[in-house]
Amino acid sequence: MHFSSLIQSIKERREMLQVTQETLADLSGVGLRTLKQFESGKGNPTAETLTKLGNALGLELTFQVKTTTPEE
Amino acid sequence: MHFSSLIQSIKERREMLQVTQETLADLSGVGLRTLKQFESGKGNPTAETLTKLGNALGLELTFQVKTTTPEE
DNA sequence: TACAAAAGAGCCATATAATGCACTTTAGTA
DNA sequence: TACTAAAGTGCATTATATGGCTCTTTTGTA
Repeated sequence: MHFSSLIQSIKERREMLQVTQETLADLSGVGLRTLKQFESGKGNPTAETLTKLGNALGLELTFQVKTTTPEE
Repeated sequence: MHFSSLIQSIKERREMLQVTQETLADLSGVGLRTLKQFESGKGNPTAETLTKLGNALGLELTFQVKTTTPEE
């Protein structure tokens, strides 16, 4: 199973803020190895890891209702 | 670390659809033990587990930008 | 209250996530 | 092209998530 959309969110946000993986690892408290693995699509991170990364970047991990036909 | 908001999303959605933990476990392919642990706030599920549960319930795991002052 | 279904918890084995360290690869730049 | 910072990978260890089985607790209802 891949999590491209989650990965992209983190990656885009991190790059937008011009933060290196190393800095994000420090800021978030997640191991650098773990972050590298996640961003390169290798991992299956835990909710805690995702939450920590999100917190450091101002992102919140949520469940959104899937809508086939966009509301509005 | 607790994930009350994620837990609530799953729990509410499951109950709204009147699906038992056992059925959801079957539908999602997640072990019953794992689901029970998650819903009772004990676990630290992996992205895969969360995604499987979400899929079965029509929920998508996403990162949302945290806004202190709602954009609108 | 008695019963049954659903939910929660203990125990345990297996799989794998997290992490550090060292090394390789890639990308940007003088 | 040579150099450097950032990103990606292999390996090994430790911690823990998963999931089955069984038992207990909770909840809803006749």
